[in-house]
Amino acid sequence: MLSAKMEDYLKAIYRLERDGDPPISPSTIAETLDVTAPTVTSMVEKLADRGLIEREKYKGVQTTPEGETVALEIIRHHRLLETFLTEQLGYDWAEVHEEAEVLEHHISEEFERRVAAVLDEPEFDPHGDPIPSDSLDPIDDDSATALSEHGEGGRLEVTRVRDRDPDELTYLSDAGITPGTVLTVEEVAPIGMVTVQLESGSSVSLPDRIADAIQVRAPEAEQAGDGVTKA
Amino acid sequence: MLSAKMEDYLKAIYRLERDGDPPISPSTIAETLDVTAPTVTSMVEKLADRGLIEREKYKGVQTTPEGETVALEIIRHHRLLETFLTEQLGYDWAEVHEEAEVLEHHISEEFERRVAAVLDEPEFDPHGDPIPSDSLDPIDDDSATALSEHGEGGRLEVTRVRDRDPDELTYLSDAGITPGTVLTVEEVAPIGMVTVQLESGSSVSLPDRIADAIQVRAPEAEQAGDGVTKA
DNA sequence: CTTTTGCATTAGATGTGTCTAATTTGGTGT
DNA sequence: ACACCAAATTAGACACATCTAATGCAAAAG
Repeated sequence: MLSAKMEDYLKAIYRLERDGDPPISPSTIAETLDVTAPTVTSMVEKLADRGLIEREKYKGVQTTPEGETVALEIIRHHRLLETFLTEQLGYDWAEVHEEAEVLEHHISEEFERRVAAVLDEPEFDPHGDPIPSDSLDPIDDDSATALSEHGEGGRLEVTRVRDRDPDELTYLSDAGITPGTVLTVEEVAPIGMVTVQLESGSSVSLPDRIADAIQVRAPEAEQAGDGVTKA
Repeated sequence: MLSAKMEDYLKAIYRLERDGDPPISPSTIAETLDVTAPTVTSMVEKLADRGLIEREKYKGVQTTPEGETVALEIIRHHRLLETFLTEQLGYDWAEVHEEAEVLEHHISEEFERRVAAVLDEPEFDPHGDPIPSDSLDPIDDDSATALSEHGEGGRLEVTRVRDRDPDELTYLSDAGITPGTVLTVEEVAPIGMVTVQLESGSSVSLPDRIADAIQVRAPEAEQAGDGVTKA
């Protein structure tokens, strides 16, 4: 069995690989997990011993296929839990991250299966993040575009909000922006701010940092119901 | 914050106090938690330092009111989780103990509140164990009688099954015995066995060890619905 | 081609929870 | 009252995850 700590390292490395590119440096991992560099050195040694990462001294690390599977398993736990907490226990999307961050390490495979079944095998969590399938096939995060990349006038649907700050998430949902929201870019101000108009008619201004975190696509033909549908 | 381990010690001590009587000896704790005596010595030192137990060297330990509150909190988590797993996730009563044993240490107060709300503030778990209230008042387990204490002919209602072995629990529920079951003692054999007849007419024989674990009372006037109602 | 500098690693310590082996204690039996 | 025994404690070690301080490497700057 992997310790919760080792799972955290693996998950962090996997995510860093998805964003930047491998190999991932110890200092990046240290910053992400808020630990010191020597701590990272000793942990990556252990992960490498277990065959979960490839390590080249003084270079950095990279997940092996086996490590990727473990990372996907944890991410699946996390996102299923987030979905479960919102759908079944009435949590707000701003609150679920922290709770899932802890529980993801402690639920059994049986729990995972049953939650997935109760939720009808969901494909996306409340933030629009794709939930790895039961078979743990790598997810292709590919063709996502950020709201900040779009010019004025485009009609767009929010697919994903890559922000975990509870206050910011609450602000966004209060303003009417969640995955599924359809909006139009009203103004791109030169001071690092974007203003969008929602279908309700209301306008919302967002700093670039937030607009970078909001992923969008051209809206699909109107679809039935649930709002987090994608593809 | 208490570590999960310290919570386990506290819970074990609290339960041992409820069964036998205080003070609880280190050797009993060691056996319960499957650790060695020196490990217990060092842990009870820490618990005593934190004011959660009273300790007298070479005698044993006893929970303080504060320790009792913590123990009740963990037991509340455990039993709420067991109830939740059966009612909302379709677990069998035989499977819930292990899962709850882990998760009880990792859910937030928010999670506890929401689960309790979704379940409509349940008072008993699937085994018939009372769930400590939100205010964590000590529970009075008092006047429970075991099936094994009853002679032939009595009509009884099962209120609680104090057994955690999955195979045994599955056997019992398959045989039709769960909290709420009404039965009659058909025969008390001198070889350490009791045979009961269920309302369905079927007979079930049980060794004394199991009959000791089944708590019963005189059946209430017929009550609406749920079967785990008590007093 | 050397020096510098930033990052990574090694060395050594700490706290937690555990163990085995050695010692101490308190009660029991004679 | 004494010796013995069972149980508890102390002593010392280990694995894990972390830290600070010291050292070593490798790539960039001169």
